Amino acid sequence: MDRIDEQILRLLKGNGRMTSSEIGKHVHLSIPAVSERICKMEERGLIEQFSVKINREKMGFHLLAFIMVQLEKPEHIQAFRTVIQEHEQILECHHIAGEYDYLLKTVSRSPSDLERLISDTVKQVKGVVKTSTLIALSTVKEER
Amino acid sequence: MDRIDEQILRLLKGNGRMTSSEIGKHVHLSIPAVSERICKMEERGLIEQFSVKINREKMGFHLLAFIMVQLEKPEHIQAFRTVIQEHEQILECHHIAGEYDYLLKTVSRSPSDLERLISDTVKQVKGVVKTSTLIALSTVKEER
DNA sequence: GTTGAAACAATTACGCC
DNA sequence: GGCGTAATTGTTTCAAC
Repeated sequence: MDRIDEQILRLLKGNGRMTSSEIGKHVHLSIPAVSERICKMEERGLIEQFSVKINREKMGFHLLAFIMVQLEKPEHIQAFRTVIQEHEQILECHHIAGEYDYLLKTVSRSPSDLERLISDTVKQVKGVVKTSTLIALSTVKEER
Repeated sequence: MDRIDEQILRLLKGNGRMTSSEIGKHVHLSIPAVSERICKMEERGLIEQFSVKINREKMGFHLLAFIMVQLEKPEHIQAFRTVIQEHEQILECHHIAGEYDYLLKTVSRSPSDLERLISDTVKQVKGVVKTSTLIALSTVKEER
C-alpha cells in the first residue's frame, strides 16, 4: 500500500470501470502492473468490491431517514438482525453506544411508506421498546 | 426501467466490473443489448457512477462515529458545507429535522483522531453551538 | 433486439532488474 | 517482489439488419 496504490484507489473510487490502461497513464505504469496492483488489493481485502452508485431519488425513494432503536434485551438481537438484513429499505445498521442501541439508515418512497417501515417492520421486532426517527431534509455529502 | 434493468442493476451492485457478456447470460440478452441498457441508465442518471468499496478498517480507520451538529444561524451554512466537503473523514452530511441540524457520518483512526475531528474541525466552524457524538461499536449492515 | 467484423482491453508468458 | 514487452485471449463497439 504505497503512494501509487492510493492513487489507483482514488481513481477507481471516481470511476470503478476505469481501464488499467487509463489508470496506467495517470500513475505511469504499464497495464499488467496496474492490473496486478488492483488484484493484490482485492486479495488483501482492501478493495471489498466493485459496485455502482444508484440514484435513490430516481428509484422512487424520496425519503431518507435515520431510525434510532432501543433493544430491551440481548436475547432479541438475532431476530432483530435477521429483519435488518432482509429489508431492502434498511441500508445500514450500526450498533451504537449511548441511549439507543442501533442506528438505522433507511429509505422510503413516501411518509406513509416510512410509517410502515417503523410501525410494521422495526417496532414489530420483539425487544424493540423505543425508537426515534430523524428525517433528512437534504443531503450535503454522501460518499458511498 | 423494466424487470431486466432491475436485474442488471442488482448484478452490477454485486460486481460493478461484471462484463456485459456475463450479465447477458443472466438476463438472456446479447452483449450490445446489455451495454445499451447500462448506457441508457447512466444517461438517465439512474446509475450515478461506478465505484469501488474500500475496507475502511484495513485503511486504518477503526472508528466510525455519527456526529449531530447544531448550527446557530443559517448565515454560517456555506462555511460549514465547505469544511464538510473538504474533509475526507466526513463521509456523509445530512441536513436533518429535529433538535440538531446536521448528521455527520465520520471515520477516524483512533479516539484521539476523533477528538481532533470534533474539536478542531467541526466545533471550529462558526455557528456550531452544540454537537452530540454517537460511537459505532459494530456494523451489522452497510450497503454502500 | 441480433449478428459479425473491427477495435479495444485484459491476461499470460517471458525476460529483466 | 515489482516492472515492461509482446502474443494470446476475451470483450466491447459499431455497423448492418
